[in-house]
Amino acid sequence: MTLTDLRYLVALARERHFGHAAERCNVSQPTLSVAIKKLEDELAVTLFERSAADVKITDIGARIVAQAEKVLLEAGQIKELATAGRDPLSGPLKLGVIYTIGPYLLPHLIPRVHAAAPSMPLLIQENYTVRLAESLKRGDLDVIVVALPFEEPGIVTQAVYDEPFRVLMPAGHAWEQEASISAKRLAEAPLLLLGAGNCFRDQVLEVCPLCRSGEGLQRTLEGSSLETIRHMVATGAGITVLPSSAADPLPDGNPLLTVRPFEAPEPFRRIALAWRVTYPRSGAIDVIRSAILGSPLPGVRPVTR
Amino acid sequence: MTLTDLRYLVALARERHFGHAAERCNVSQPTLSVAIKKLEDELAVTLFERSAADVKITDIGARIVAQAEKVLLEAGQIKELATAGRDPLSGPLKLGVIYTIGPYLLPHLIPRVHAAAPSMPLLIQENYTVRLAESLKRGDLDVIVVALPFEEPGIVTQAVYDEPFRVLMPAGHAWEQEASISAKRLAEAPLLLLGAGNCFRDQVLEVCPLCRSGEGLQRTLEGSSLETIRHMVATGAGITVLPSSAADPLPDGNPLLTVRPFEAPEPFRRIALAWRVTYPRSGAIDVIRSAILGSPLPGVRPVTR
DNA sequence: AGCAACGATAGTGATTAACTATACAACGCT
DNA sequence: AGCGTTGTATAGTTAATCACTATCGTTGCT
Repeated sequence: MTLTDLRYLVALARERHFGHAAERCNVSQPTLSVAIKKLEDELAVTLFERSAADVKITDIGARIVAQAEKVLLEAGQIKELATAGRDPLSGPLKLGVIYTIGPYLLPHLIPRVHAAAPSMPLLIQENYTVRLAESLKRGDLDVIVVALPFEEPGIVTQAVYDEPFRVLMPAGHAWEQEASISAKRLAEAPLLLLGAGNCFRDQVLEVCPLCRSGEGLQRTLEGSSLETIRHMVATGAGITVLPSSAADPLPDGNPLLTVRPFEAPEPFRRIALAWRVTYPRSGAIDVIRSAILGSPLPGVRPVTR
Repeated sequence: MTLTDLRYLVALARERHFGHAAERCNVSQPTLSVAIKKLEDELAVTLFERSAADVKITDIGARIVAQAEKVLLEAGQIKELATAGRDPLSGPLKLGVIYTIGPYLLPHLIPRVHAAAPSMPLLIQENYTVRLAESLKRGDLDVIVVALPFEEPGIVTQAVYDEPFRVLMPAGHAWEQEASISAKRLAEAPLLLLGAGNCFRDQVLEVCPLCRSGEGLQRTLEGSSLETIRHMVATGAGITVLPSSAADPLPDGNPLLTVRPFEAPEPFRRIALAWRVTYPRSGAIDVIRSAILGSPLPGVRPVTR
């Protein structure tokens, strides 16, 4: 029993004439005859009473035809679903973002994605890189925004932008006089850092290896966020390092904080999109990338590669 | 897209492993791989993300799988319907009976059919032979009980029993003294007859050709029934001829009527079943035939042919 | 009786669906 | 880092199926 057979069946039930039904199905009359006979054999019931005068459907035949129509209707729905789902920009996209990007990127990203793909709602999760990676591989997320390096089997990454680091200090700090800060000198100051698990913490420590050993000068704030650290810096608890997207908007109207760039070579992080190699909605990813690059993130440099 | 493809699809969705799904479908892994790919091409959507680690279903894939399950469920119902309808003794049987048999046969027939085939309710129609024939050919009836001769294209008949005719007269009638009546003498008496269209009327006139011409002696009662005629005979309005099944039960406890057989050769009618050659429920016909022969119809002789 | 209409059957070719064997990709392990 | 393992895709072949044309058989009609 195939869907084609069922189509022949309902056509014959409607036409009550093998020739006409065959014509309507764009097949020859013998084709339809054989198909109906095969169906009858398979079901072991007589569906039609054939005679020269006309074709009569049996009681059981009528019931089976009604059911066949239901099957064909439901089968048609599959094509409808496929057509509706063909657009990569339709249906929700599960997006993951690391903590040190989310608050600065998402307010710009969300309206831009909505404008570009109105029928693609974003389901957003903020988390650590490792958690995002797990969710991505498991299929709980479709695309994630992380900092490089990020190497995972089965995952492809695409760099989107580079973002320089900035030094954030309380207004009136001694370094305020300098136009740029050398990375080495971070070890001299009480440096406020995010807790373990935040990739940005590791990247900062990489910038200033001395900070790792120069204990006492550095304070790790477990379970905290860049925003919390920013407030602590404002109260004079120490200095910190922020990505430009978080640091550069600050001084405007915030008299308690001062931002300074690093001396060249400026340390930076490279932000990338990552998704499963097998993920089929590449169009959706393009939209995300464009929306990120279209967001006003101060200091960032697009990676054109 | 075939039902087989859909079965492969839901199997893969359940197993999330091409090999296992193939095994469950009793096909090879490449068969399943190719079928899924073909489906994806046809629908122009990616249903699964394949990777070495595992097989993930896409959003659209999950929706389509759900729909495919619905289709398969409905398709399964077709087989259920066929199985249920395979029994020729299940489902209603549309039975037609001529007026001159119905009242005498049906009270016996109905309980016997119900006992032999409890799930085959009888939908009964009484009518003239010609009307029954039309309905039978049109499919409004499945089987009819008529008197022979009955020849119709596309209709087969099977004789069931012969039924002798009887003379019915009021008690005290002159012929009461005789053991049997000669058919010729019917023309002498006021003969009450059914209206045109009743085959039994024609058969009686055939028994006694003189009655046709010997006008005045005969009265046609349009729109009447044998039962009405019986009552008229009881009131002395004339005599009549009845089939034995209608006549023989009468004298018991009816002092107003007398029944006499005809002289040999006894005139009789042959009662038969008729159905479309194409009618598939021969088992149902057998049940009807057996039930008729099992009914206590006085005077009838089964036709064993 | 012959004809016309219609469905069934026979025979043939093309498509498809299944198989086995094997290639290819990705991951994990020593 | 190479190698084995696991898992899916591909190649090539065979068998089954589907649909065609041609024709037959039946039935009802003129």
